[in-house]
Amino acid sequence: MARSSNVSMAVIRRLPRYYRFLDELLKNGVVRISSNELSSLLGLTASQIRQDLNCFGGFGQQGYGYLVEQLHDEIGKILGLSEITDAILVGAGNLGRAVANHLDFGKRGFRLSAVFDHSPAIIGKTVKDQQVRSMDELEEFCNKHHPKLAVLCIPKGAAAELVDRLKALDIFAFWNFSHYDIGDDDERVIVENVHLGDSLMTLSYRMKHSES
Amino acid sequence: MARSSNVSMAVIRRLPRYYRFLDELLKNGVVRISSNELSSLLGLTASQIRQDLNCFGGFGQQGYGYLVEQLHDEIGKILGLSEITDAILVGAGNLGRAVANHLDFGKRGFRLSAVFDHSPAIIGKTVKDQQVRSMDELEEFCNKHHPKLAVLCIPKGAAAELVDRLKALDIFAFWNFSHYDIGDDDERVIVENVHLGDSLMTLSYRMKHSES
DNA sequence: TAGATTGTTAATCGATTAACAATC
DNA sequence: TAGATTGTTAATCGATTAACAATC
Repeated sequence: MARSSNVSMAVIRRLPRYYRFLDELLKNGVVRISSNELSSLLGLTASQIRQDLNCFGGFGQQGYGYLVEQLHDEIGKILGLSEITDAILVGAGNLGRAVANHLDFGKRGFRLSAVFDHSPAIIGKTVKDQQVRSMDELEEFCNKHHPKLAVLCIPKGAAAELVDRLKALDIFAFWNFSHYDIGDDDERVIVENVHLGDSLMTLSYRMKHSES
Repeated sequence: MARSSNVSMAVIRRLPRYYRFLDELLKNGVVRISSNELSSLLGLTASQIRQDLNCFGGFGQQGYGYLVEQLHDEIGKILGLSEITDAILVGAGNLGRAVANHLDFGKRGFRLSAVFDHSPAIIGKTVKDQQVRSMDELEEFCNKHHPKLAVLCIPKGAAAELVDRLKALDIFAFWNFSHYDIGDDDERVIVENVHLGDSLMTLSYRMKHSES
């Protein structure tokens, strides 16, 4: 596998989509596929798909195409899905619980190893087979289990302080659902901001500017 | 305001973020801001900000900068946030309920006017002041109230069929949380795919390929 | 071998950044 | 007026697409 730093975010963001479609093809018993067939399925150009894949190595066979299962597994490996990493959820309100329940973390390279919340009304309840813990236990838990990702489902106002607290506990990766932008100033930090509000607003823009 | 078609998606996706930061500044009583100050706040270049804003008109004053309140309101107008459009939620499971409760639709250009679900266990319950309706009532409701956006919080398998059903009811805009890609083949359709699984996988990639 | 399709280089396109004249 | 900062044009950079030689 080629060295995978200096692969652009544009490419990285397409990988999960390739993976999903290959998974589907695999389930449907498709053995072989060409970049051209894939391209019409995905709505991309064949050129782009070949270009993207060749960031990581030559997975195809000239004159034949790609083996679906092999390509699927290679992309899974590139995404690091079988290298399971511990994650914690902070904030077990509506959204936090939904994220925990809705997604299969295990299939995506993570294990949800603890859930924390501030509110006495929620602490002790069960979310996805986890007893919700008090925020007071955060330090103890992290020092013992060393999770590497924090899923943040907390109010905007609490985010900045919490990020600092988590950094001190050696957590530098954040899946952030709060309406707060975790700063890019710190080189060590890896953030994926899921700004649902922003997403809805772009939809508003597009609907209200479309000719109809 | 300049004609706003042919504005690139890259620009559109930055607008809500500008809006959020301006909202914050406004709340903090900041009256005036230069593109340069904004740029360091947002982690962009001043050039890009000016370029972006000038897709829609000249909102600044040379030698002075931008008036925070005016710029905030202009971007809100561009995003169409005060032009309220009816939306329905289909799928009131964990995720659907969380989305309904978590987001203030009203501040983002929409009103959640009905919630639908398939499951008898959920129908009749209250979600965000709405009685959850049976899917059987979908046609009647839409023909009467003409909602323009559907928020889809349903399993992957049900998506394709549902999209067709909704199109027949004159709904062509979708905020899609299912792990299914709503096709771009139909020109009339406006989709915002929120693929949380994909988002988590890109995080996996980045964490597992970072030098540490 | 002939046909097909990849891997890869070159050309194009679009988006970002830099520069600067206009102007408040 | 002088200083500051925009609006806008030009230069750069990166990403996508096209083309084609390599090769299965």
